[in-house]
Amino acid sequence: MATTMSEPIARTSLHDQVVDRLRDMIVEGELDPDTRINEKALCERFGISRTPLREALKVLASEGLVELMPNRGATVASFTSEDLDETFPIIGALEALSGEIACEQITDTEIAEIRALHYQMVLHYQKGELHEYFQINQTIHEKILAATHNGTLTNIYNSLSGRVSPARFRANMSKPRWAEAVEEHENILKALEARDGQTLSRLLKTHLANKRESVREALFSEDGAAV
Amino acid sequence: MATTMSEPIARTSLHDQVVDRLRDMIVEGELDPDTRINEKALCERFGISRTPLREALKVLASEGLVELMPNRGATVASFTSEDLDETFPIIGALEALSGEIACEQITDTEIAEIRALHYQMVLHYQKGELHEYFQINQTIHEKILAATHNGTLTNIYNSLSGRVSPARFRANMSKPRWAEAVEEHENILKALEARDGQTLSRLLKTHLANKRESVREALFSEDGAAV
DNA sequence: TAGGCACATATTGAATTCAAAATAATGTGG
DNA sequence: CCACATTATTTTGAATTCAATATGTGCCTA
Repeated sequence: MATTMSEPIARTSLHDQVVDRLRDMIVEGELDPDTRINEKALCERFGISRTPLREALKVLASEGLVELMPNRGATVASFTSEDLDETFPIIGALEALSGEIACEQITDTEIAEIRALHYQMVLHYQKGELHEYFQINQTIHEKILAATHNGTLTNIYNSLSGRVSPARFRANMSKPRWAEAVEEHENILKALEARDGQTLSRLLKTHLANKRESVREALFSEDGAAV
Repeated sequence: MATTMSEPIARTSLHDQVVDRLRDMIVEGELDPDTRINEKALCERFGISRTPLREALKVLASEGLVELMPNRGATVASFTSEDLDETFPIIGALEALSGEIACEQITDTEIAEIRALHYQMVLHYQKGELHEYFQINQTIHEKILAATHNGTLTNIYNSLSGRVSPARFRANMSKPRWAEAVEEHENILKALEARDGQTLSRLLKTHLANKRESVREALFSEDGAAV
């Protein structure tokens, strides 16, 4: 079965490169949601014709990152409070599953890696370095995912969390929530070390539920506008 | 956020129609896995040019239904025993989640619908009508999913289960497994009526785990070949 | 006859072209 | 001056074209 997103296999085809590049641009916030994507401009920028660009847009639309309006072009999909409520439970369920599987499969070395990352992350927390914290945080979740050796799971997870990750979402986090998150991670590490799949699964699920509220606050609190 | 697969919205664009039509052909087993898809032939059959067909192929590749080899064309993705082990736990987790959410949201009417379907399905079981049984079985799972009112969940679920559903997979089921499945469904209905999300979630998960073995047997037992 | 080698054919990937639709600009009447 | 219709321009969707790559065929040689 073709797994399209994760493996770093030969990327000879222009089309694949464009998909990746466009996805990056969206995630990095270079393209604003709800404003029409100018095909011609993008083509010139990429130095390609419209054919591969349009193919890429259609793939990204099927991933949910792009919205296509017939005869009226494409836009970066906006992310609403409703989308938050639809996606996070799913992400939570997938993380819970990954925790369960990981506990059965993970090696001591892999755990050691995650442990090292964890304490590095705690350090960033103590220094108040939010960006670096997020960076390592994401890496830890990716490591757990990788320990499942389930490429399909990884792909689906990445695709879903990609909808949430545009740069504007890595904004900020309240002090008490941050402390709580670190504590949750403390417990996640313990469960992983004990290879207690049930507990890890439960922890990850509530971790995600809390994160959802944290993201909601960061996104939809003051201005109320869907970004 | 764009949800591409479920809503029955206006399908004006040729590209979307082709995606649906091709997906149907794959699921119905009209195209054999691992044999090259002839673009020209398909174009003539559909009465279209290669551009929209190739766009569709790329979308289906990102869904995992089609495999693209650079400069060597596309094939329907084959489904191996490993794919089975990768997909079913995910489908199980998604069904478990859908059960949980459904219990919180489902109306009495919706439960009544499912109950009616359930007993219709039991009847088909007693008559030994496998095909009709599968049909209603799938409808029941779809109804539970629909009760979540989570379009994203529905899309991901459909996309995943689409990889398993090609016609050849609806082959057969052993007598004892069939009896077991019906009993599981009996309990699923009970949990739903009691709106016991925890139990329903657990039941669905094991239901899927059992189904995985049933499918494996049907697929990879005698000839051993990956279809 | 089997194993390459050169050439012809077919298929793919991507650019270009063209018609249809939407958007912007212009002009006209109230 | 604004509302609306009409015309130009742009943008989209899809077919066509063209170069690059892969596949197939016949021929030659050992």
